[in-house]
Order: sequence, then structure tokens, then C-alpha cells
Amino acid sequence: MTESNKCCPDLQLCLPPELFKALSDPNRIAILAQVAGQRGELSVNEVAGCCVTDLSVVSRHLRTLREAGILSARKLGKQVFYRANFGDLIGLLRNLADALEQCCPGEAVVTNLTGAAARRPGSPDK
Amino acid sequence: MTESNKCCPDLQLCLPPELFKALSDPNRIAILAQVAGQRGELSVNEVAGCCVTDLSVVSRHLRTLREAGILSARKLGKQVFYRANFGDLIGLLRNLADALEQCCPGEAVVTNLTGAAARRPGSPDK
DNA sequence: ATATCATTTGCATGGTTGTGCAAGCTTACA
DNA sequence: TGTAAGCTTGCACAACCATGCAAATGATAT
Repeated sequence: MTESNKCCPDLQLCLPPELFKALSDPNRIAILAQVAGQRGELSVNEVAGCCVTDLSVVSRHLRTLREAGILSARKLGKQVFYRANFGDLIGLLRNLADALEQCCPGEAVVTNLTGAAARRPGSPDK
Repeated sequence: MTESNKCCPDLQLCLPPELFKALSDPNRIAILAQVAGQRGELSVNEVAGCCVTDLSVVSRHLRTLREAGILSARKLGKQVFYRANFGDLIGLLRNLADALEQCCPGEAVVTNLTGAAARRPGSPDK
């Protein structure tokens, strides 16, 4: 407990378990890498080339990644094209890194680039 | 496949599923936030204050986070103190964000998806 | 309308995982 | 040596999840 030492009470808000759960499966990672490593969009059939699983499994994984906000889908005729939400994902990862860094700057490397983190010796909050 | 479009073939290496799996549980996130949001170290008993689960469950979650490289442990007498590996985790997240950004920088902001996708009326392959 | 292509969904199954309880292990102390 | 504190591990159980197959849905072409 000892909340006198607490220095970043809402770090938890930067760590959405749903996002990490979506990224916790090797096949989903392969699918994400397949989509993200491609310029433009890929149909479900094209994505399915990355792994040996059934097409329906790929479709479900794509749905999971889409619901996690990592991919977005666009229907075009019979096909559905997926693409990676680079901006969102990059921003989220950077925010998380910043939040961790600002949390306890003494523990981190150095790089208090923001300066906001340097002035919290021991937060007396709560 | 169509590797002519491929622009970041080994993006997958930056996305370790084990790390994300370790972060995919809400209780583990709460535990991590508890440890990371604290200056210094916390014993298992202290960490257990963050959630209502059994102490053994907390111990197992801490082990999972440690094996994922997110936390490190130090035994001191009867107690085991855990602390967050800020540097490693921050570096990993930044590397991941950089890798995504360098992957298809054009996609991140500009999103020329219309042009890229417009010229694929019917996927010819397979 | 019928057929075909692309994708999604229902269902069953096997494997994984989070959880609680109890027992075991290590360390400190009397 | 015995006892207690702190933590880990074995076991059982329930819930979840990834997977494959088959059926269903949506969309286009004939």
C-alpha cells in the first residue's frame, strides 16, 4: 500500500488489456504483420496467405484486430479489405511509453524529454 | 503474397506475442500498474493489495510478468520484492512504434488508400 | 433466377488459462 | 528445535479461446 510513494495513480488507464489480448496470439501477429507490412490494403483471401489456418480462422482474427482498433475494414464488392491503423497504434504505444517514463523517471533511463516528469519527487496525492 | 508491395518483411519480429499475452489480463495490468506506479519495490503482499484475488494468484501473475521481462524480482529475507523494468519496457514499446512508423510511413498520416485500393478491382491471384 | 465467389457465422472440440484452496518450501525469530 | 511469516506450487474446476468444418449470408455475373 504505502500510497505516500505512489507517483502515477492512473497508469492503468494507459494499459488496455483488450488491446494486448488482441496482440497475444501468434497467428494474429502474423496476420497483423502481413497487413501492416503491405502497402495499401489486403483482402481476407490475401491475408490468409500468411498462415496455414482455415480462412474462417483468419476472418475471425481480422475481426478481433479490427474490434481492438488495430485494423480497419472496408467493403468493396464481394471482398473486404483490411488495412492497419498505423496512426492509432503508434500513438497508443508512444503514449504508453511516455506514461511509463513519466511515472517514475528515476527508474527509467534518462530522457525526461517532456520535463513534466522531473518534478514529481513523491506525489502526496490521495 | 505479392512481395512487390512488401515494405517491412520482418515487422513480425518486433511483435512478441508473449509480451502481449502477459499484458492481456486485467488483473495483471492492475498488478503492473500497482508496481510501476510505485517508487521503488513492492513485496508480494503489498502488491496483493491491488486486487481481490488470492495471494497465490498474485504470486503467479507476478511470475508471469517477470518471465515476460516486464518485472524483475529480488529476494530479501522472507520477502520477494518486485519492481518494473521501466527501461526495457519503454524501449520495447518505442522500438515497436518506430518499426511501425518506418514500415509504411506514407500510410501513417496520408492514407493514400483510395489510390492503392482502387486499382485492385478483382484480386487476380489464387 | 441461378450460379459462383468472398466472407462470415454456428457448432463441436481440444487446449489453454485464471482462480481458489490446501500443502509445501524458505527464511527469520524465539 | 520449534514456530510463524512470506511466498510458491500442486491440484481441481470453470471459463475462455483457437481451430476446423459446414452452413449461411452477401454480392456479382451469367
